[in-house]
Amino acid sequence: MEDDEWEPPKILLAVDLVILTLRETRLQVLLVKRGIEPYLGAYALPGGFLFDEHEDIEAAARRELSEEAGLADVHLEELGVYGEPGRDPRGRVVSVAYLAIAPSLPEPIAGTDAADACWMSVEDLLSGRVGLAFDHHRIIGDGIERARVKLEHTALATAFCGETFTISDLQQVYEAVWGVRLDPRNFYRKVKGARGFIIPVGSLQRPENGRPARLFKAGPVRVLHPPMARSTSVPPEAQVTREGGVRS
Amino acid sequence: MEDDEWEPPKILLAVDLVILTLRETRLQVLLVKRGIEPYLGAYALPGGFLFDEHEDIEAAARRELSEEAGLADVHLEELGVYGEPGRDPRGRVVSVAYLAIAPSLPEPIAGTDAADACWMSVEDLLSGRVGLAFDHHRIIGDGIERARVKLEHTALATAFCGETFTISDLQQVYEAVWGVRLDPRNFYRKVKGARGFIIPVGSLQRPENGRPARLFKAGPVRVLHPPMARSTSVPPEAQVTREGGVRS
DNA sequence: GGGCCTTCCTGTCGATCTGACAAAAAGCTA
DNA sequence: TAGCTTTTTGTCAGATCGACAGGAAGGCCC
Repeated sequence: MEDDEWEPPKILLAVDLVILTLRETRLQVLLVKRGIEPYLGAYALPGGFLFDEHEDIEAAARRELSEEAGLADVHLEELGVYGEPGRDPRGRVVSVAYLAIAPSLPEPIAGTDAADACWMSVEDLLSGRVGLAFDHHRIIGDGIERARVKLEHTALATAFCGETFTISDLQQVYEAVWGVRLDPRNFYRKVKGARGFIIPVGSLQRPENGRPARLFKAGPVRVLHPPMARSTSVPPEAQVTREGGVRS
Repeated sequence: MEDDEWEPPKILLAVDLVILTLRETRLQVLLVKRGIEPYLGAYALPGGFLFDEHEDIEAAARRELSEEAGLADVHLEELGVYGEPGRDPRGRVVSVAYLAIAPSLPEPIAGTDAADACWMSVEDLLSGRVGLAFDHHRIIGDGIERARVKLEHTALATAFCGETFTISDLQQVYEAVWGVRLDPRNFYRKVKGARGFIIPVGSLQRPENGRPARLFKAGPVRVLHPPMARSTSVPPEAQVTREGGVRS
């Protein structure tokens, strides 16, 4: 700590967003096709640099959330910092990654200024090599892992649903994020046993197929007790592979 | 995203360290007395700016860990980003906070270039108002909360212990971090039941008082199953207040 | 050595929680 | 009304948890 002439470096700060949602029972992440170098034409996470020296970091994340995905009032939490030297060929860029959870809404992607935004299945992304820009593949992996863990201990799953939802809707969230199939009877009992997790609203849901389901809304509790333990064993069908089918 | 003349801002990047350890059954955090403005003379977390534009952020954290606390090879994980405009009166500074866990070693603080480093009890810090520089009070709170949660689900507790330890040592970690008293019999059963958490080494420990205790070392498992549930109820003595005494 | 202290370790019991089922309830379609 | 679907309520055995009893293994003092 000499007082001489040393000056600490100033560095470019960016935000990147891992926006997860459920579409047709599949977990999907929002990607945008890059319109500038580097990685021109490659898919990347939505994000960008701080606007000016006075913009708050989370405010920048919400701004990008609105600009690039047309989303507001969704769950948003910090995921981590990605700042290895060399991760951006333009020079030193430190990126703060955020995890956002969006409910499956009627209109898929509205108000995106870059029309090159699209939802991509997390399954395809993690297994089949889809080349992404920068270290965004790793960021997405970390984001999904975060979501998986938080589904166990917190009420995060309700962020995937709309204002009201059925217990089956909630089960689809758990199945998609964890990539497993769950027993509906036990899931039902467990969810209702977690105090403060969900609150019944009076009404029922349009039964497209079977018995009408009761509707619930998110409860006040953030930490689940007892937790939704991710069990080691799964029903005969085992892991979910693709398609909701599983017609044995 | 105009291509005009706009240039993203460059910002000062710092690291701050929440270094936790156990000293005489109490959870303590390392603080240093500031030698420069702002907050001259106030206690603050160890930390500092990146050395140059090419230093990795975690490397900077390890450098500070070594320089200011004389520690190496301790558990270190990212805690979060603290970057609100205005948190540093000098201008915009974004700080990446890290959580470090140090075992209770023989020599308390060695090799600190700032001799103004000292351990402070977390209890005193969180309850009695001890003014800290910047937003470091909040960072410490977040660090302790992180430690509390991770003690439940991961093998983080072993990071507070040395190479080998007894189950009682481990229990002291849980009691100090959670601020509760635990039943030794149930704790023993639970720890031994968590598969891969601890591995017995053959020997016993010098019994200063009672029956010699078996020694263990940390196991390979990072995620505990079953977890060490933080129960709602506690033995009659209730919360730990101060002092190991509890002589009724 | 014999009490008596301490702490460590093993075990027991009832309450709670979990996973694997059965079966009833409540809609739709034919 | 029969048959199909999905939701909801149970049942039952096994795992786990908190509260506690009691034996094991040292040291200390007489």
